[in-house]
Amino acid sequence: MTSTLPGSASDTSTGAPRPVAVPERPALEGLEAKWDAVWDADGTYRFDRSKTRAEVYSIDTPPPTVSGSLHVGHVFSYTHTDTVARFERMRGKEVFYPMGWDDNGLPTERRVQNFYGVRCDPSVPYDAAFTPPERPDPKRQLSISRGNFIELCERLTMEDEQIYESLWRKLGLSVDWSLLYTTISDDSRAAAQRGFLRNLARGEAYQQDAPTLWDVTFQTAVAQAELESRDYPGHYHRVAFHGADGPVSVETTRPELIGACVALVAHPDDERYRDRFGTTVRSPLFDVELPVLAHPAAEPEKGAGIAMCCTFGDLTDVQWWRELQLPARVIIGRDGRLVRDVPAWLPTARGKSAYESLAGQTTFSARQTVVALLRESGDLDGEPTPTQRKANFYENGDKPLEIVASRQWYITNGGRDRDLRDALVERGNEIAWTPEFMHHRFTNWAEGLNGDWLISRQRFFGVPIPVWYRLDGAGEPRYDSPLMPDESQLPVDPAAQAPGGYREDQRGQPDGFVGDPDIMDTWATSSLTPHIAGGWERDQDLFERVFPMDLNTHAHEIIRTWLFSRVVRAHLENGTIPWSHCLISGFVVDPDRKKMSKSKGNAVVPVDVLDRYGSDAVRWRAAMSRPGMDSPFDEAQMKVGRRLAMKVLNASKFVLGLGAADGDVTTVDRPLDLAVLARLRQVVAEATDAFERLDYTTALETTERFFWSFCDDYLELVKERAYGGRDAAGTASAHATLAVALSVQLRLLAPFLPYVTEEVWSWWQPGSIHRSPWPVADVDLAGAASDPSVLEATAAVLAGVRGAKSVAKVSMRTDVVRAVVRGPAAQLALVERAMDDLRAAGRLVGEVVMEPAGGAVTVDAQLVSPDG
RNA sequence: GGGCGUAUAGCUCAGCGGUAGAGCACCUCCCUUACAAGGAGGACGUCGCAGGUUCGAUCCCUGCUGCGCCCACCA
Repeated sequence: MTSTLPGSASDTSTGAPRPVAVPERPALEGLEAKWDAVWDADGTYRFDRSKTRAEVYSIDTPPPTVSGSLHVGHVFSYTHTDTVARFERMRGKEVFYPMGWDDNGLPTERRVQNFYGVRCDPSVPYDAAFTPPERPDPKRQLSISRGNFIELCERLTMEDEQIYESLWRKLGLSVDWSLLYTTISDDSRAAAQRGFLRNLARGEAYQQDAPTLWDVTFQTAVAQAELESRDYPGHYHRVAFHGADGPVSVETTRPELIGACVALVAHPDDERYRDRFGTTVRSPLFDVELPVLAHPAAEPEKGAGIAMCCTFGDLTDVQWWRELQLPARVIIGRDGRLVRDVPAWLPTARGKSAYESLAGQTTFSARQTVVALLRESGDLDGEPTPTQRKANFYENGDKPLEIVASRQWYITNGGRDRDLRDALVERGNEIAWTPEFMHHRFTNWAEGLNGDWLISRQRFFGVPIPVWYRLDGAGEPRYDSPLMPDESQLPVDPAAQAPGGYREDQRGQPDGFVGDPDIMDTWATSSLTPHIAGGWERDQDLFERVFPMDLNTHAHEIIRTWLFSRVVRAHLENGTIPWSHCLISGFVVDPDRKKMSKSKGNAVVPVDVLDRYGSDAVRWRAAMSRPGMDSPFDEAQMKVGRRLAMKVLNASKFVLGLGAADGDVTTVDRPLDLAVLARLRQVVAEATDAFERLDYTTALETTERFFWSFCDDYLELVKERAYGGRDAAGTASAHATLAVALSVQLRLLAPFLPYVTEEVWSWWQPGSIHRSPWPVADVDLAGAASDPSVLEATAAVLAGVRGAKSVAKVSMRTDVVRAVVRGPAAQLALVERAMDDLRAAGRLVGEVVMEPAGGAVTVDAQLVSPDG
């Protein structure tokens, strides 16, 4: 009987020789385009939705923000996911691997503004004939209607998404492109709105008129998860407030807020101010009487130990405002400028006049104006002293955030509810984290939340909050009982559609209705990617086959946003974790270990790298960076990957050229061949085990190490025998070994080098290597009982022979007329078993003497005959 | 200030309670019937510092230091 390779699809009934077509000069160039087209046409990665949940391996992969370009860090992290996807597919799972584009939200709006030089103004009417300016002027943005703005967003994102898809295809991600979703699509809008309405129905979504962090450039609220604290230069100003017992000095970095001051606050135990508590002081310039109050959040060591409490300088001000029941004195508008109208609380003409000189100024200008006024009035004590302080910024913004009271929507996330927070932390404990220490980031974040999740944004391109409000007889909105659409109507646009029971002409009329003007933050949509991609409530049959998912992969910077928010949504909606495993990638950093970014000008354009080294090479480099570990970008490393890919082509060509395309594994009988198969068996076991732990790097390293020794040692040792001629049984043993070893190694490398392995596979095997079985069964057949050390022992002697020739500076083809091999007897015994192969490879034409000795194996080689 | 990671060859990184490893770079050699974008060989280290545990520590424990990241503070 003929035993063929279980991994191959050859016809076992006939045992007919496999047709082999090896190119004369195999090359890496062009493999990406060639195989991407074939995979697409053949549906190689298409998801078979008839499979049950147990048969499916489902993956939630980040929908990249469509705001310009992908960087090398993306390439690495998505490659990590793809290696696991390919492994699971080969080991028999039906892999659900969709891709999405996150194309709504502020980054997209910002890109559209800059790209076309426009700005959305909802008061401008729609212009059907509008065309964007030929030459955008970023300094003078053209005001256009909401409708025109959204059209531009859609147009630009479509172009960007084409570029994204072509990059991912070139990289060789094995996604099923028929499952592509976008976060602005109708399905995503419907899912986001449905999720929100269900949160609302369960009391998990609510609105509140309260101070919130506010970006004055984009004029929208932002969430805690989107904050970034940055160094921000400022000055301490020592400013005098006047009381009956004399002046009190405070240190402030924000003197422009003196007019918004509602109290001075010091620690209750602070002796310096004990006598002042309960008294009042008068603010400089503005003459407002302010209470001096005690609160434990005041820190005696900071500044003068007594702080201005303003509306609102920071979050401590908000706390004091709440807990001490202070009035609100708003002077900072939503545009970041001081409000135009003179505040009613200023009691004196002097104060009113001082304010008039500030009205309408930015906080930055107002600060300078106030300092000048304080100098004049003598209330500035000394000169401002420079300080470097930290300020909160919106991560995509460039001005410090203000705190503005406004009506906003929130979703509970444990920030105000101990039980929910504990439940979410517990969800984190249910997830398997790779690497494990990334679990800390999740727990840390959940336990450090100081409020619920603010999801409403005062922006334009996004998913509308799907509610309306009744207007009372005076035309004022009734916020306490929003009108909601039926789920079957979703998605809805409250700005364009009337709620049930109302006509469009009642919009804005007394006793009519008004739509909620806000949109949801993009994370409120992308927190539902397992639901959106999985067909939640749209295709429930599919959803049940893929959810909860198996794997979530991305880099560590979005643990607090994307990862955490998905856990929140799945917990609230489904009572489960969204996936069982999280694989967290590190960053690609520049050679100085700094994070790459476009603004620093140190970012590398991925498509250039793919073009220069080939996708397999770049994927190899990506796979060499372990989960969670930052990795410096180094082009020299790409060359190493490229060399491996080339080696796969050349070694395969050689093996197949020897006529070793097929073989009967049961005929393998030579000790060296058996050793190779026995060692390979261990390699398969280690690589499989590593992949099961999501340790793709070890899977690759183990395979690669073997592959190089296979090429450098085994191929050299077996070459002569494989050529055939004398010993038919020995040749058959070699051919069968080469065939199975090549087949197995190609499959072990396929998750990393999908292009070269597919190319070689196509020379001699039917079908795609990426749908062939992971090679566990193959190596179980052969070599199981043999000693794998024959390979290394023989290779060590061969290395000794080569060393002797290298030192003698002669060609490796030089004959060895006499060799003395010294080493441990057990080692020598192993070498004896492969002596014929060793003689051929080392050109040991004469006597070979084995001398048992201690220590490592050494070889003395006599290179020319004494008489020659 | 809290947390996490990391420190091994010039570089990138494995490793591990028992004689320090790989790749790159470097040096020397070889046009060998798969591969010159190749092959063979060589050189390269107080395993961050200080204590402790142990027969023995690069590895385990404690402390410190450097680097990086996350979070908090931001009067």
